[in-house]
Amino acid sequence: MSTVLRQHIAAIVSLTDTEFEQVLSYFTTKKLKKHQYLVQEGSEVTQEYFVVSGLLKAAYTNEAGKEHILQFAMEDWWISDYLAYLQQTPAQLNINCLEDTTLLCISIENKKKLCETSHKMEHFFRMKVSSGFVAQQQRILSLLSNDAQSRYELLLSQYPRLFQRVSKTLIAAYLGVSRETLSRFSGK
Amino acid sequence: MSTVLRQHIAAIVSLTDTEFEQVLSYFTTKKLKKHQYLVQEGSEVTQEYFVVSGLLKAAYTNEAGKEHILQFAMEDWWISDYLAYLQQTPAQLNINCLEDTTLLCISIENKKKLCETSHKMEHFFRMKVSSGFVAQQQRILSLLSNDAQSRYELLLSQYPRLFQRVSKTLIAAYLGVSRETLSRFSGK
DNA sequence: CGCGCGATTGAGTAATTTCAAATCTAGTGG
DNA sequence: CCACTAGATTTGAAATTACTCAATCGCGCG
Repeated sequence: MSTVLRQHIAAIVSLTDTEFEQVLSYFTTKKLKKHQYLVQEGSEVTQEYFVVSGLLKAAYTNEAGKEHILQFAMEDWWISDYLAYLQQTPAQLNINCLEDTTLLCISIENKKKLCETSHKMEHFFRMKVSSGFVAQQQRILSLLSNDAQSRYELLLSQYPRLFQRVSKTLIAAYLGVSRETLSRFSGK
Repeated sequence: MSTVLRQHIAAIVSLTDTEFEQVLSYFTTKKLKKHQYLVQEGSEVTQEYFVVSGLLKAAYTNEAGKEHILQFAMEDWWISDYLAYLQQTPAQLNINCLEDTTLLCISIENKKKLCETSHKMEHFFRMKVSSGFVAQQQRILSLLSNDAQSRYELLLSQYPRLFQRVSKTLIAAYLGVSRETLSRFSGK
């Protein structure tokens, strides 16, 4: 089960078996059923999560009551309410499971300790967040310069696996269009 | 001049004078005049830049010839085409100066060496990119859930200094609306 | 004084949303 | 196996919003 994490880390830094055991000791395991919440708006966020299996969404509901999806997370991805996690403010997001999910959880304090203890792991996390940063820049550019249909096609080509697992309503909430509009061009 | 960088780093990790001298040795200085390009679309991106003084914009021009602004950078900010920088692909952005600008430049190799040599600096860069990551998440949420007017007001409240230095046309290109639309609500 | 750039305003057009209704689908129990 | 229900998707039509294109305005600078 932890081999998913092992592989994931190995793609960036190489760890010996004992080093990895050490790393793993900073994590706890959590299992959630479909529809269960991992983070609820307003609550405290003390952990960051690595998805071993399953699927989740992180969403923001605005004043008008509309839900917008900030990210999905499937096997191999990290998820949390990073604003709340890093700045220790109440969660602004709801994170819940779209499927039964198994997670590895690391608390802020443990991540801090792990990074202090292990330069390698600090490097790993820096690389991870850097690629996340770049991915988000691409999403911003896509939101600014492409229409909804191109964004749809781009997402479809980048994450075809995702489309087999999430409803079009949620895809629409991720892309920033109404589900009706998405429906009108997703057919063709 | 380098005190700007010193202060900037000190906000996250504390360095001795000699340590900072060491860090500084990985950087070079560059001065550009208003309108000059720092990065041009299609070129290779070998450096990341810290703004000592001045103002720049990083923009993407889509197939339709429309320019969209990914970021501005003023004193104390970092800028580059991070996709091109990290993945070593041709630049997709144009970065140019809106004012005369002084930069501290660090190459990929030097950043790599610096991070290997100094755990503190690796930590610094991780923290920096983490806060950038969160800021971008907020921008994505704003693009998804707020209309252009709220985005305008949010930006105005967050970066009032910026508005004294950039044209409304550029603000519009950052917010993702036409300058005419922005003009219609920025008056009131 | 006149040029040029940025900002504003107007009018028509295109795209998206909203609200409502109809359709389709998967899972449940008889 | 079939009927039934809940949720998701699609479709239609009206209303809203933002865009484009064009013209005008305002101001600083040579």
